[in-house]
Amino acid sequence: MRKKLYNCIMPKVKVNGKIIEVEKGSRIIDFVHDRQYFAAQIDNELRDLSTEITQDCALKLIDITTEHGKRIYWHSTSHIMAMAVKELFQEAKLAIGPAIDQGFYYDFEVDKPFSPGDLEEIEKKMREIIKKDIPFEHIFLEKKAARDFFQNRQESYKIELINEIPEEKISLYRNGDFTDLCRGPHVPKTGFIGVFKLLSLAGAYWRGDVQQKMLSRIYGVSFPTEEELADYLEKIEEAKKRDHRKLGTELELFSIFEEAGAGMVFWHPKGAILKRIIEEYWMDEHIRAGYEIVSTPHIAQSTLWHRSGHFDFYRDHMYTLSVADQEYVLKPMNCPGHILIYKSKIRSYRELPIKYAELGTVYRDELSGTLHGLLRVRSITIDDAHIFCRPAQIEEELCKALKLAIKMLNKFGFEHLRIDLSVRDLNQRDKYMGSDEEWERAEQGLISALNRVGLDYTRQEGEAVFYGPKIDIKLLDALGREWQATTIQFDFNLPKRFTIEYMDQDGIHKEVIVIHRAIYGSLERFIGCLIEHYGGAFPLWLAPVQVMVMPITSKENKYAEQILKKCIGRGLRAKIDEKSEKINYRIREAEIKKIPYIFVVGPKEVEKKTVSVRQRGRKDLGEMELKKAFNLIKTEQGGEN
RNA sequence: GCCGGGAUAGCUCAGUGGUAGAGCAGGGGUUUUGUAAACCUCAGGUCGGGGGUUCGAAUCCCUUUCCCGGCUCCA
Repeated sequence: MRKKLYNCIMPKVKVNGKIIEVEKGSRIIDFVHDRQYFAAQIDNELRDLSTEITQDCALKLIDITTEHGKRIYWHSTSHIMAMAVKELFQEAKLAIGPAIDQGFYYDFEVDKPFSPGDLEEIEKKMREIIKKDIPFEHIFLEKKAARDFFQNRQESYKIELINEIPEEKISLYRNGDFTDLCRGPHVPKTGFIGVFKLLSLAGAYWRGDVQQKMLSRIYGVSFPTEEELADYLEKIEEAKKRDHRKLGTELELFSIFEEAGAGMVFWHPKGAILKRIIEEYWMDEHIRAGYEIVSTPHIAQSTLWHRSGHFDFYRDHMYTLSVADQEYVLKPMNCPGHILIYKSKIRSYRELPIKYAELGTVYRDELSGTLHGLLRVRSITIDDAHIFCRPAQIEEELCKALKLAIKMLNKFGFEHLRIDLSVRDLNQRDKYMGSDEEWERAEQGLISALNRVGLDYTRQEGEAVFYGPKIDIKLLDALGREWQATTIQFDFNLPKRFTIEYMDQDGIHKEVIVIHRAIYGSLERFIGCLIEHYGGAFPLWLAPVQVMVMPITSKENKYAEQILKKCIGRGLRAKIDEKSEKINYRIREAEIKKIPYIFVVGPKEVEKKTVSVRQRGRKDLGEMELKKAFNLIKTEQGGEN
């Protein structure tokens, strides 16, 4: 009786803020007909639209505009792609197919990797599947049944995944004959996917493990409308215009020559001056912050690298050479050099902290497939420093280092920083050097420094290197890919290997704390990110050429040369363009080269002893006295000149 | 290193078995120009390197270097 009464109650459902009454047991899709919504969130849980409503609840309908929405949409598209692949290539084995930040991928094991031609076939098949509007059915199987199911289909990767699922009920999704292991949720039917594009092919190891089989990965992206897809593709095209490799050539900043070898950067004058400015700023900040500048050789005897342990754990990346029958190593890191300087005499606790800094160029034999313009090279200028301190100084030093890093990154306009705290995997303690006490103290130090500086960070379990925990700060390139710049790392390895000590107040030799830290990370990578960050339009203080002086006709050349001289005397990086091209042509050229200021001088200016100033992005600012132009430049943000 | 795709003039690209092309950039000339492209003209490439197939190769095959997108690695 009571049950019956209960059955009559119409659950009240708050849908995106509006309350409606629905029949008990009805599915969300029964009362939500707007096709832009394809999933729902009930009490913070993402659900399919086939979810039955049995009681009062609040639900938020999900569309493509939210992060969750994108993920669901793309994940569903990846299922459709996998379905298409299975129809075209029966022997393909399914691995995994998640949504990612900008789309989705699916990994398959196939005898012959896919070719670009295959993608067209797959796209065609996908369009058919979408047109058929096949429902996504959520089904559950007992673990054993699920295993048998995939065993019958010879989907060994799925079985491997099932074996790692703790729950007994295994969640799967079915579209017609295609069934995939999946937590969901999904769009209700394949027809909910509007337009999509398969973007690229790649090899990918199963579980990212080099020892495992290489799978074929297909990347793609999807959107409700053609416009959104076109927008997305256009955004990528726009981003490619900021590619530092493209701008590096256009702005004559650097080259990498096939003849010289991969990963070796040759800085042209404009790039070299940019690098120099960045180095000078670094030098200035470091000397102010109590660092002492050191300089160490590029090669050292291999015995040093045996002692440091690099021969044991970094051999694959090292270039060795023989010099007068001795084996030498082209330095892959600066640390041993700095340690030798530290160890050159007995150190008192009074001297600590000692902070040695060096813009040291190191050489690493990086895997050829990983090289990427300036962002991954083999000759790497690291803005390296080693902080030697007492345990009691750890937190203070970390704080200072972090503050310095943030200050310097902000100076270059990097505001939104992705910060990671990498700690050890507690289940694999034997993988790491150092005692529990050392690890805990270091980790605490890193955390409290992060808190004191007020930084948000992500804790990365098991991402620490074997010799200590670390903080990393990542920069983004034009396409949103992350590149590690700043790193602050503890080292529990080198102090022991080199017995680096200090004489403490109590007259006892104690092991010193060693913290490695780099702010730019590598000058090459940093400049690569910087070029993309500014799209080549560097702020005044970084611009390789700050002012271009342009006489309108050759009659003004003499006056223009005087102006140029005054600019240079003023410390500005200025050039003159006396080509007999029209002024429009030369202005266009200077704009393309992204020069911040153009001083145009014609008969008027000669007569009135003025210049006409054109500022990048703001066009003609009109005629003014040179003094006023200099003041204008001086007041421009970051323009110390 | 692995998987896929590439490499043609300084740059961007066209050219799929029959005498290597365009635009921009560069040199010379004309033009003396007022805030994003004046005009004429010239030069420039053993088609990334090496080997092979062919009467004949930029084009087909092999190999190697380098580049691009990923995987992996990492600053």
